[in-house]
Amino acid sequence: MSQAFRLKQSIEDAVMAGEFRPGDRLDEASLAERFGVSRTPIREALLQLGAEGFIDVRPRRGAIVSVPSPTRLFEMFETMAEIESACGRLAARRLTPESDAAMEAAHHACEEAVRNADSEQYYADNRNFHEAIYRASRNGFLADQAFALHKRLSAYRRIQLRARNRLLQSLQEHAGILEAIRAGDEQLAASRLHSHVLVQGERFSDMVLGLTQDRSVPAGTRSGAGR
Amino acid sequence: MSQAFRLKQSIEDAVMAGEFRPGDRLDEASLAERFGVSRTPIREALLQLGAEGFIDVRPRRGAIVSVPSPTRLFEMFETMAEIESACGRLAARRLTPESDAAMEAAHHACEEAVRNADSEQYYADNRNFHEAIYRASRNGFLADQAFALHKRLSAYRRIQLRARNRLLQSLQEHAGILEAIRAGDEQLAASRLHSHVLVQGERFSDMVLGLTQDRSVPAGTRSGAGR
DNA sequence: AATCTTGATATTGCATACAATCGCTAGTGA
DNA sequence: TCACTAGCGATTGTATGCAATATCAAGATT
Repeated sequence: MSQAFRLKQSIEDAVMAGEFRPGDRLDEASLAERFGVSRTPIREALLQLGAEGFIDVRPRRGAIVSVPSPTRLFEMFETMAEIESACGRLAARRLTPESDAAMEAAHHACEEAVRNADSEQYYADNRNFHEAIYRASRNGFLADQAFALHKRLSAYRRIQLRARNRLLQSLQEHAGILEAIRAGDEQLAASRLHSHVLVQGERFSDMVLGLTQDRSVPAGTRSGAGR
Repeated sequence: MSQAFRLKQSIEDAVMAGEFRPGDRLDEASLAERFGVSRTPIREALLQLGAEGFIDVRPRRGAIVSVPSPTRLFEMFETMAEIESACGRLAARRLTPESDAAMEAAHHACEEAVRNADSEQYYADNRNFHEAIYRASRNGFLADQAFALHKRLSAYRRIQLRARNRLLQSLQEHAGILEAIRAGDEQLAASRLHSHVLVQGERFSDMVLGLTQDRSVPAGTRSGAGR
């Protein structure tokens, strides 16, 4: 596989691991040195990450880890809520034994993590649970979109899950979602997923708003993201 | 602005104009010659387009205009339907006089195009109408996602709109959608938009299926798209 | 006859070199 | 003291060259 692709993964991982924090500059020379390659594949990786919205590449001004405004972040969570509820609706409509088993297994893993109060493990299992729902939609393209957005938001979601109490509540919501999907109740599955996701976004946004004191809420931000 | 960005636009335009057809090879050397630049910015443009899902860049095997399978195409239309109905739902909830006026204006333009039986004009006005709805959602991120997907599907939509009868029907559906949004009826707006979009997808898929005789419908295609 | 192998050719991937632009600092003037 | 300008250093953008690999065709082998 090409270096550019490997680098793309590595840089993405580094960003998601919090090694580069939002606003940090990703300068080509130091990345090149760090990974022992020339600037060329680094540039290629950065441009791809930029096209996917993970980072901001500003012409002639270098790339930075994108810093979504609180408003933008809320918009992203709201969009995630819409996409996830679409997945849930389709999953309820098209449930197969395989999908069912996959969601069931992921849910059990989440239960286990909660029993152990292992929030880091829950973070991983939670992801699997949601991905199982995406796949259960039996729409590969929609699932891909959901994966991508989930990944973009995971940094923010992780912080949210640290709140102890939230773990149990999240698990209970999962149970409700699973129940609705199994019952074939599209509406209920959609609405439960919607609030499950949106609540996280709202809580997180509240947190951010509280921290930054930024209540300006500019309407049409358009930080070179999803294009 | 950097050449790579300009080239990205140019290549995208060329693809959308049908100059390069699905499956065509986009080889770096000839593109470089055509645009009078070196291969470097061409590569950068191609990689970005690849990350956005417009083309397929296969390591060591060059880039081709992506050829979504009929199944994939249907999945894309279904996803578009879900996203658009989300926009409609939010638009109904958050309607402002400005958004209303914008949709109204776009709708009138569509009417005019239908009166003149100008399908090429309708194609453009239709796009504006839909984009007005995206914006009316007052969720900039969701709107961006909708723009991007709309753009990716426009080639296929255009063919669809050639069908004469479809123009008038489309316009009538628009009227119904607008009415529902204005009434603040989220459910109705969402469901009308959903079928408006999905019907196009179904018709198109039928057409493609009829043409290609490909009824295999592979389930998990995952053509390096939305990641 | 069909398949596999082998080699030549073309194309991609990466490194390096150079050009262009941006940001920063120091110096000048008000 | 502050604002503004000019020049320098640093960083990005593009071109070119070389290495690596895929593709294709022709020949060998079964």
